[in-house]
Amino acid sequence: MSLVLYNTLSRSKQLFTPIDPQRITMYVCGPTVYNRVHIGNARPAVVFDTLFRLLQSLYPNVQYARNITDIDDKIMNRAAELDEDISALSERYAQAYFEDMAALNNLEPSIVPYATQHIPEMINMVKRLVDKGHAYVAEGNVLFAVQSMPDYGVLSGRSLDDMLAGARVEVASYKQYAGDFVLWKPSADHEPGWDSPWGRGRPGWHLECSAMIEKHLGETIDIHGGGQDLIFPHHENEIAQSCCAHDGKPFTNYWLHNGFINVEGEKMSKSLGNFRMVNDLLDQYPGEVLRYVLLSAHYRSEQQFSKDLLDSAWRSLDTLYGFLRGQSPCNAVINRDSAGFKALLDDLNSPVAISELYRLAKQMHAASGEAKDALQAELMGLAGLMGLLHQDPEHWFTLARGDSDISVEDIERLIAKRKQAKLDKDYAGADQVRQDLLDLGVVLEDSREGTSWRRG
RNA sequence: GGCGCGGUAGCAAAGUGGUAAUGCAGUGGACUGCAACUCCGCCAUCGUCGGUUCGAUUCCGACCCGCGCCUCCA
Repeated sequence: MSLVLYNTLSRSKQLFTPIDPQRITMYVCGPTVYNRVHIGNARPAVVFDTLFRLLQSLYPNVQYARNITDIDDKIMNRAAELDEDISALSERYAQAYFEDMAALNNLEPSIVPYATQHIPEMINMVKRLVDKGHAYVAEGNVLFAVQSMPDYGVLSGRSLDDMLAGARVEVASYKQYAGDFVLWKPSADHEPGWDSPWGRGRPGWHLECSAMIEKHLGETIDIHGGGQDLIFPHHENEIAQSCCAHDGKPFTNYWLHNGFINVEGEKMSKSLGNFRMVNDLLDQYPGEVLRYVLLSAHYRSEQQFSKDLLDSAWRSLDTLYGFLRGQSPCNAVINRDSAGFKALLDDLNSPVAISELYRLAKQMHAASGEAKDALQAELMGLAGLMGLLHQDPEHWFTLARGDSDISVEDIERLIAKRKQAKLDKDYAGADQVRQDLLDLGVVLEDSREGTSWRRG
């Protein structure tokens, strides 16, 4: 029973060895709350939620922090656009984010720190960096001097010169070195700001994570996750800030990064206008369908996303819930020797774990008595680690699909009518009722016990 | 220019030095009054060209194609 994780730092899979098995620490970069989130934002949340569940099955205490960035130029711009108060806007979207994440059956992280509630900690960290000679003040800005850190670039595998060679952003004149980044920047009177030793201002983009990790999780943490695009500069800069503030002490032992999502074969981007917002998708699909899709590919792979995929994922879940239909609820049991559990231990191989769900479900279906109950418990244990199959099966099949809006009462009334037609040997009439229901998105299934139905 | 990733059946997606999981779709059969569900079966030689090897989809090299990052970005 050993967890193996792919560490971006070493570019290889490594056996996970916690700093303290009694307290696992994991941090994942959360959203900047200036808008609703899209499916790409949901991927790390689902992936690392699954890792959180897995870690909780292995260790007694897992501290998982996922932040809310509620101060940022994007938020300020958006607030100006909408003529809305900045804090009201960020709180509104933070709540929307929590709703979306809950709909995807993500557990609440142990800690949800807000950037604006950690300004003193951030200022304190900047002070230390200035005192230690890793940062300097220029025109009201405090900048991190990347040349003061020999290891800068270790995560992304770039040298300073390489980075500057391809830089496509104009270098601010006050920077001592083009690669230096902002820790603290001045705020104009109309902009939000906090008093600091360098005047009224606000934190730079990278600072908050370092400060909040230090406060809530410690100077060195086990796992840090996020999207691949955050490797540089965000995570590189977090390393620089934290290591230099802590006199070179390691910051994160295992860096995990999830891949991107393509929509209908193209990158999801603002310019293509093909963002898939989570709440829009939730209008048409159960959150579990989105979650199933997100876990059907390995987290480090680029993933294809399309309407067809959502539809087929829904049918895939129908198959699993179909096996569970008629089974009494049971207590989930995690079988630590099972292929599914081992797959998850192997760098979170959720596609293989999902395939094991089918194997277990079919085995359960074929079994009886205690063996059947045991298989059901194992199935639910594995599904639970991935946050799947948590709904009542009967309820699952009543979930509205597409534009079908026939009521449960009407469905049952028609089923009764068909039953009578069958008793009268009026098969044409019975078939007509069944076809009418099918046209309304309701599928009938006859069995010895009678007729059951599902929307599909 | 620098760094990195990927190309597996209609779609999606694992995986392995010894002829390729799983799901959806399709298809043949059983079951059924007919269906649906379920069950049994079928459905790929892994981008191209070389090399290493008894043997490569899996290792190495070249090439083609697609993609990401290089201080907004999951």
